[in-house]
Amino acid sequence: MTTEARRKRASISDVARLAGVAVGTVSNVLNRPDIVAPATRARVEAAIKEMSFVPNAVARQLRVGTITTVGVVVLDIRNPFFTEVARGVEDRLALADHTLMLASSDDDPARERKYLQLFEQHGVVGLLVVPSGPDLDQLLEVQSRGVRVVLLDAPAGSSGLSSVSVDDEAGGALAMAHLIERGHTQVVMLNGSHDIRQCAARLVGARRAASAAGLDPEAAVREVQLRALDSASGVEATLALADAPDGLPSAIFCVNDLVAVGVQRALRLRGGTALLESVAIVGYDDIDIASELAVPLTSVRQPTHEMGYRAADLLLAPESAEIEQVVFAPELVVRASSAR
Amino acid sequence: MTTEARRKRASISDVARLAGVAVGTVSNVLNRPDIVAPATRARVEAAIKEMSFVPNAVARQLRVGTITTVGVVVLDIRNPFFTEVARGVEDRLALADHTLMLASSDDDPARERKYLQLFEQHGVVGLLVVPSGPDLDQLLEVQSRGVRVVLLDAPAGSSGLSSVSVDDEAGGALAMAHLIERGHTQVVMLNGSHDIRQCAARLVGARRAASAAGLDPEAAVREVQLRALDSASGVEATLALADAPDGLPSAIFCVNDLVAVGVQRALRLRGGTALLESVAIVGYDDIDIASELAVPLTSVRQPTHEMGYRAADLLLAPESAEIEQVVFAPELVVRASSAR
DNA sequence: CTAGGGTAATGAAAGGATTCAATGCCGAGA
DNA sequence: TCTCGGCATTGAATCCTTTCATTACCCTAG
Repeated sequence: MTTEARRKRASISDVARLAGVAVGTVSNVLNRPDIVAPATRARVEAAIKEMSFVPNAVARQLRVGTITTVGVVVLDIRNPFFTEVARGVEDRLALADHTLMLASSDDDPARERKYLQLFEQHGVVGLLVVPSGPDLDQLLEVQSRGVRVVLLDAPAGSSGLSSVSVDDEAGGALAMAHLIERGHTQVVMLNGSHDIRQCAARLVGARRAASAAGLDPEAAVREVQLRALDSASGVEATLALADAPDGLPSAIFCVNDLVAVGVQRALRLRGGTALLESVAIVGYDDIDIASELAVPLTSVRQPTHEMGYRAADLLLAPESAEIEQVVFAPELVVRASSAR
Repeated sequence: MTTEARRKRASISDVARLAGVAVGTVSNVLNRPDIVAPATRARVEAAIKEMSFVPNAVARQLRVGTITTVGVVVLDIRNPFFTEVARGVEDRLALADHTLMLASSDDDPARERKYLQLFEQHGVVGLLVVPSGPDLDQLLEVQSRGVRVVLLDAPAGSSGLSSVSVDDEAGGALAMAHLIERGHTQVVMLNGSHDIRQCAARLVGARRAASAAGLDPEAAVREVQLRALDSASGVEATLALADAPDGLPSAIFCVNDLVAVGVQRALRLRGGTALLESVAIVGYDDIDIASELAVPLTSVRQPTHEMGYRAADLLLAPESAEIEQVVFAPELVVRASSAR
């Protein structure tokens, strides 16, 4: 059985020859077994087993045109926020017997472009994309060629794409308003590149909250840009702050929880638990372990699973369905990290 | 440009017609631009742009046979251990200009089977699989049909597959020996199904360490089986232990860090920080945030990124390469959760 | 005994890109 | 003027499956 062969996959016509029937009949056994006579069917099935034949999905797809795979491009596969979203997508797709191909663009527009191209060339039925930059042209082009596209975690505005997102300005405002209420008037925000819309929007929201409280927005929220959005750059940035002439601020707003974890790590490294407890920290995403940290993290929660689920829903909607913008509201979860 | 069309992708012959050349010429422009006369090439390129033609990768693949996609099946995409491994895979594949399709089997052999089938039908060049059960038959079959297969996080033994794994018995032994040294002679292990090899092996290792220390292995390591390997079931199991007649043990060994996080959460729920600090906990995987928890977690570290990288390496090795078993050694990282 | 109806099986066409043997053409050399 | 070499282009064959109009066959009713 596993003797030689190997060189080449058996094809439907090999099976047909072995079973002594026409290729069409084999195809029928595969796809509409009920219309072929039991005896013939048995013979064909035996031949299939004998040759350990696996239908070539590529050829099938070429002929049939359609397929049930959805491409998902996220910014960073290691960020629990995205895997939670992906999970929501997967759960929804499973209901429709579709499958998911996941890729991670690493915030890199070139990689994003490459993956989009790859997915499109492979004829996916649709794409769910967390765009790495503000440029939606490629996505619009892809959509104009008949691939369904839904933006994830970014509002599409009037661009003509559907989207599922969270109001990031509101999230930034929630975080800042909370810190102001706790008495902090000078906050450092550890942020990512403004090419990442979420980062820009959260800053805008934070400054808006500062204005609303009668503070000078620029002075109240000082931005520090990170190289990346993970815990390592959180550590790095915090150490740099500590070493700077101004020293550490009384409060730090982090663009996501991983960064906040890094901040906590750096503070502990520098000044132990005392220092760690003296700086107020607010994160973003409310990842699973935010509540289990040494100092449980105040964070802005987004309905991750639901976002993914809903996005997949939009993608699977009938062709005729309208372009739709779904915007979820974020929610602040207060924990010890922002207590006095 | 984005006017109507939509109905159908342009094909190479549409382009050929528009440019007034033969299909073969268009194909040449696409794949070997240097051999076509500049004037012709320009004309064809204009036609391609005009029709916003995207080559159909499916047709190409059917003809050419080969492809540069690798399928990866992990147990749970939300587990940082697996995403870190996936990251290592991705990094290695990127060097070879290959791409990764990720799927999550959810510990469910049926789902695993489905994904394997899907990937194989799509003609992936290879598969990296974290098997959900002990049954490798399907994988062997797939391999016998010419798809390269590498087992991830599971030793293939003499089955004829390549594999990259960590010595889980050694890991279990490390954890238990450490707890014994700290004076714990009755440990509860929160474990997953023995169908998951890692779970079974870690228990075996723990009991081996108990024996080596002169303890009765069965009594020293009491096993409690979990429904799933996430923090929620850690919470659930811990609450059940607390409510049981025997009460909580002095030490808990968790089959992974997520479970350990759940244990900590449950302990805090039940008895606050005091209770939390009175129970020794050892986790497994040393995920990024293990060191940042309320009580930093002692954990068994595995070289995740390197495992993924190495596995991809094996997969990309020349056809002729030998079957190879790579076994990494785990390492114990001691933190506060297992202090007295 | 024939016509007609229904079931089973057939096999050619289609789908889009690549490949390669064959053709066309042009200019240079005889 | 004729021939030959080399470059550019052509278009049929191929990859494997699905689809569907057609054929083959058997049985029953007239």
